[in-house]
Amino acid sequence: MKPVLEILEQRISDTLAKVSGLPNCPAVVRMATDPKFGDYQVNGVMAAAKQLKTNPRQFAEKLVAELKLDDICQAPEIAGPGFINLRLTPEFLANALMNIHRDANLGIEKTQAPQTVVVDYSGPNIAKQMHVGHLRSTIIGDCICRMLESLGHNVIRQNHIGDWGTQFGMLVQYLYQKTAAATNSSDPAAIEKALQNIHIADLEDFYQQAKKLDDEDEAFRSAARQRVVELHTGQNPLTLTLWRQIVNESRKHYLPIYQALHITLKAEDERGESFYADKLESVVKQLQDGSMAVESDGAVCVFPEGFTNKEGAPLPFIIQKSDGAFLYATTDLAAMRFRLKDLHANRIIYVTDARQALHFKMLFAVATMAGWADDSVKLEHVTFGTMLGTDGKPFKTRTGGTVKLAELLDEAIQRARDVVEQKNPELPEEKKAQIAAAVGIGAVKYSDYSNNRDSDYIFSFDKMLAMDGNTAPYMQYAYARIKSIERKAEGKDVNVQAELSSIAQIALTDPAEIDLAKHLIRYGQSIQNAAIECRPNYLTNYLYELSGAFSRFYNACPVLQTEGPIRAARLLLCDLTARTIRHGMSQLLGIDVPEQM
RNA sequence: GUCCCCGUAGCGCAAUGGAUAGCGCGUUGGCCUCCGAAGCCAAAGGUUACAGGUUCGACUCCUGUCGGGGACGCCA
Repeated sequence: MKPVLEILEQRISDTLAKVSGLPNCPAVVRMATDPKFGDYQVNGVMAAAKQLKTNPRQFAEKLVAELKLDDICQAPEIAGPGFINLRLTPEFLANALMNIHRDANLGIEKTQAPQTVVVDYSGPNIAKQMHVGHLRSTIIGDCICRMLESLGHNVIRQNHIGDWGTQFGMLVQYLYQKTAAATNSSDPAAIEKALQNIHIADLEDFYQQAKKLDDEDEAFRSAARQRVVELHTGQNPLTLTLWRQIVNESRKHYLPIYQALHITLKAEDERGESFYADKLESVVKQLQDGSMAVESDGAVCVFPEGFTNKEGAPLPFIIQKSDGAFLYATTDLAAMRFRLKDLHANRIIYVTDARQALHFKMLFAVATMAGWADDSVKLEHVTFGTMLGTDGKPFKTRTGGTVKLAELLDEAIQRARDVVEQKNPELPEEKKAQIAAAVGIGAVKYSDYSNNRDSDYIFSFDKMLAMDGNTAPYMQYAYARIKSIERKAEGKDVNVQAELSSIAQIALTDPAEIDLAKHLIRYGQSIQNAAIECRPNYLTNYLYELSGAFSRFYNACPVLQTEGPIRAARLLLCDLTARTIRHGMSQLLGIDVPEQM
């Protein structure tokens, strides 16, 4: 179903072009800013009148005389300096509602031009536990994927995990020493067996200790360096086994967290740094052959136009260090080339924090210089603000003391559990546990989604888990109340499904019914808006407004105390609201909506 | 020094160039013999940091200033 806004924009723009004779003059139809201005407003008249040097109100009258909208709207009204206010007819609204009612897809319009969109998000570091700093990329990226898919795009998820680099030489060597010492043997089979007992928490500890040894112990450092070489050449199977074990162990840590958060990333979406390790040389060579990369202070650099450093000199994008090693810039270029040439991406979305903005700007510039990306592909860096502590300072990354994601989620669930216990002590234990998980994790995700992603994010349990206002529990509560009505209906011998499927036409009379209906028919539009800008908070705003409209309806319009067509219409509104909330929360945000809470 | 983000009610935050800038918390006052009060209704609270500019119209776009954060040659 095409969004009403789009239909109006199209039709009015056509008429506007005809009446004005102006080639490029959009109608600019928007949601009305105030209910008293109707449902939609046309803002383009003033601009057109300006170009024609005519009085906007008079021009609006001319336009209105030519408009044919009576199948959608009541007679248009001209207001203010030259706005045209549009009000949907009850018939149109009722029909639109019936169409959505019959549509399993809730009226979400699939795109006419599906794209292949690569979304790069989450990217945890191997051998480290996920901490709060990973949360935003992971959940924002996931929502973007889900929204784009719901609109019919082909989304390719890429989890660019940090599974490669010199620190793995260190880690492998340390792990080797540790297991060799534990087994009192350097026999590969024995070491491999000892590895079974190594867990992510140990690995993290190992990392600290390995780093210390690397700083202090000459012999260790050279052994670690040898491991790096072996990783690259693959000549020592034991080194690769140790490395693989580290990655596997890490995966065992983060996949359950994805599962708890309802993140759609799968193991097969992993395309980490190691995947590109053997492609880095050719990236550098290609850029050198094209005379784009040049030697500078011993390093290989690209100097894209328009970037300068503190001294005003050209800013290098370093792709190979003076010691011959490659950097993350090189890996990102290799990934970019792979995504464009092998995955055939039309659009690539990188979901990382805003501090990397310059890096991505330069990356995009270099990819364009190299001729990999042209105007037909869209490269986007979807940024988000920094995770801050309540003291307003960023979380530390390399040391301990950061909040582990797993622990955060546990606490969120526990806090939600306390509320459930207080509100609904009579529920069975199993239900309480389900609800606590849905509410606790939902609250954490939702509080992030509902913020403008550009803002810095102050981490606070109390704020994340507050359950008033624009929060996940508000939507979950609205949903649970609808489900409760449905259960009550069965107790009163009302067959909800039969009644719903027998409805051929509905009439809406109460203002709260009409308002709710108007929200319901805007769902697809709201997803589009959120997806274009990659802004989940647009979607949460919509869901919050929808739930608000439902709560007012719920207060004003009893369902089961009525009967006949009025009850049927209200049941339909309830059912559609429930389906929309469930779809938005569960399908697009990955937040569970329990039947009871 | 250059560049990026932020600055909106006491606090936390919204607002696709449109009309009288919204919501939550907090404060004050209403609403459960009525489908779930994790709810609804109402009141109070604003020079959208500041100064210019573009525009018929600016929280939104442009320039500058101030304040906060961040990035800027071999980390990721």
